[in-house]
Order: sequence, then structure tokens, then C-alpha cells
Amino acid sequence: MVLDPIDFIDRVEFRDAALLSFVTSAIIVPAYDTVKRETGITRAEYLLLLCLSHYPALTAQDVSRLTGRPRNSISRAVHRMLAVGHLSRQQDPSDARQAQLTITPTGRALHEQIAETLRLAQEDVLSALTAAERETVVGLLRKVVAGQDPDAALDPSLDRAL
Amino acid sequence: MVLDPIDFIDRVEFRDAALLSFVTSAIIVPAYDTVKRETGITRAEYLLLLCLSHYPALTAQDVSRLTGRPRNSISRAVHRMLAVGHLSRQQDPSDARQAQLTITPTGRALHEQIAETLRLAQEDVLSALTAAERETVVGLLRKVVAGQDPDAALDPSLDRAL
DNA sequence: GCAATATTGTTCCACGTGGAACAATATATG
DNA sequence: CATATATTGTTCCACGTGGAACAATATTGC
Repeated sequence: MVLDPIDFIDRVEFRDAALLSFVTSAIIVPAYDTVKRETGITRAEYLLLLCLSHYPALTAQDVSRLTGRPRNSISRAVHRMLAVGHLSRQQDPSDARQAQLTITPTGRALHEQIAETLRLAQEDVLSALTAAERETVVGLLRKVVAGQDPDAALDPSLDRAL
Repeated sequence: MVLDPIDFIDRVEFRDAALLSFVTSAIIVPAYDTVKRETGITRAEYLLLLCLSHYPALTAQDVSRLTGRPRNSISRAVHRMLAVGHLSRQQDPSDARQAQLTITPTGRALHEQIAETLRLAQEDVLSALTAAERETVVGLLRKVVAGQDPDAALDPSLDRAL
């Protein structure tokens, strides 16, 4: 009996989603495992660094909305990253509830290392396509993203896989 | 300041992976949340039913290899699904270590319900594409899958997202 | 200005997960 | 035939996760 996951995907009732999922996982899962092994960083922590390295300052709530992760996960990540000096926090004088978070140089360096791991994994998997083919896929994926219900689009966000 | 997850994806260092991940999550995450809420079924349990509804009989080890999930997760899922009568188990007379697992009619019905939820979510998200565009994407994704290192291909398998 | 409501960040808890060690059985090696 | 090694399935445990309730602060409506 054949027991090949790839053959199996072809028989699944929602084959297109399974294909998308397979390719995504082929990039993300090994890369993330590498990151976790090499740096001990958690998914939530890495999403936090990712966000902060692309914005000058954010509140924990901002990061939660941007990543689609619950606030308590972000809260934990903030405390751990603060403890190891990868980010700094300063109270917002105009609103005592919230604090502005900023990434430090060591945090940025860590983010760059992680991003490089992800980028390499991406190139490794997508190298099966020509440049033109890859552009086609990206263009169509963009179209899918643009076609989502704006309200719903905020929900999946960067959740889970990224 | 703009705080749109979709804009953010465009600025990420590994944008193509982020796009893939976003689209995959847009299908999988809400659908899976629905399944969990409506049926109380776990991801591992659902993967188990999925496998067993496509093969006449499998061992727990087979399911583990097919889904990429560790054996203990499958073991738990088997016990729960046995308890609720969604599958049956019979010892293999030629090998006392393993047992053949078979899905029952109620298990199959549950699988069909779950598959329908996934299929609807897939159509909902991918309806942004024309039939021709969708075929293009599927063809290119297939090419990516085919281009993977056969050894590595077994590893990501259906892990995490599906 | 005051009460009702919303928002931010935190703590608590229950759950699913996967690594590691394990017992039972099968296979390989001499 | 005997011993070493591999495989199957299970139990145990430590970890990351996210929902819910919460205190502190801000905003809204009257």
C-alpha cells in the first residue's frame, strides 16, 4: 500500500488548501524549529521582534493586533525580551495604561538572524520555480489577499504559520 | 501610523513565505476553529479521521508517518476516538505490537462534516481567483511540492497547518 | 462633573502538544 | 539458538498557548 503524504494530499477533499498548507509548512516548520533550537526563542517572541524591527515603537496592543495573537501571549513575550535586553519599554506619558516598546540593537541583531533563517528556507523551497513562475504565484496570492473581506482579513493576520 | 497586517506582510524580509502563510491561515484557522467549537475535535483527532477515511486500514504508526505528528499524539487521538466509537481497532495476528485501525460509519460522517467545513473555507478564500488563475496556482504549487527533496518531503508532511 | 463603558496589560488556569523513557514484541547478527 | 538491535504503542512530564477574569486608567454620555 502506498503511504506517501504527497499522494495523500491529492486525494484530500480540500486539495488546494492542503497544497497551500504543505508548501507553507515546508518553509515555516523546519525554519522555525531551527530558530527555536538555536536561539530558544518562542514564536510569540519572534513575532514581537519582527513587528518592532519594522516600526519605531509599538504598544503591546499594537503587536497583538498586528500578529493576531492574544494579548497575554504578547505580554509574556515582552517580559522575557525585556529580561534579556532585546527591547526597552517606556511609559506613555499621555496614557498611563500603555507603554511604548522599542527594539534594542541586540534585539535587532537577533531578528536579523531569524529573518535570514526564514529567508533561506523560503529560497530553498521556492527555488523549484523559475523567477517568472514565482512572480505569477506571488501576484495571484496578492490578489487573494486583496479579495478578502477587510473585517475578516484582520483576523487570520499573521496567525499560526508565520 | 499604518497598522495593517497586510501592508506589514509586504515589508517582511521573507515576503513570499508570509504571503503563503497568510493565505493558508485565512483558510485553515477559521475553519479549524469552527470544527473545534462545533465538534470538540482535536487537530490530531481530525487528522486521524482524515487518514482513516482514505485508507481501508492503518496502524497508528502509519498515521504518524502520514501526518508527521509524533506517535504519542496519535495514540491519544486513537483512544479518544475509540471511546466515542468513531473507529475500531483489531490486533494484527502476525505482529502483536501493532493494531489495524478502521473508521466506523459515525467516524466517517464526522469526517465528512469536517471536510465540508474545510472545503467551504477554501472556496470562500480562493473565490477571489478565476478558475484559470486558480489552476495556475495549483499547478505551480504542485511543481514546488514535486521539487522538494524526497527525504525532506516526508518531514513537513501535513504538519501543523493542515 | 459623574456614572457607565471601553481599553490596556496582567495573572490564573485548563488544554493540547511533543520529547524522552519505557515495556512488549519482532528482526537481525553472530 | 542466543544476544543485540529495531519497532510499536504507551505513559510521564514540561512547555507554550489562549480564554476568562481582573485592576488600573481613559473615554463617553448624560
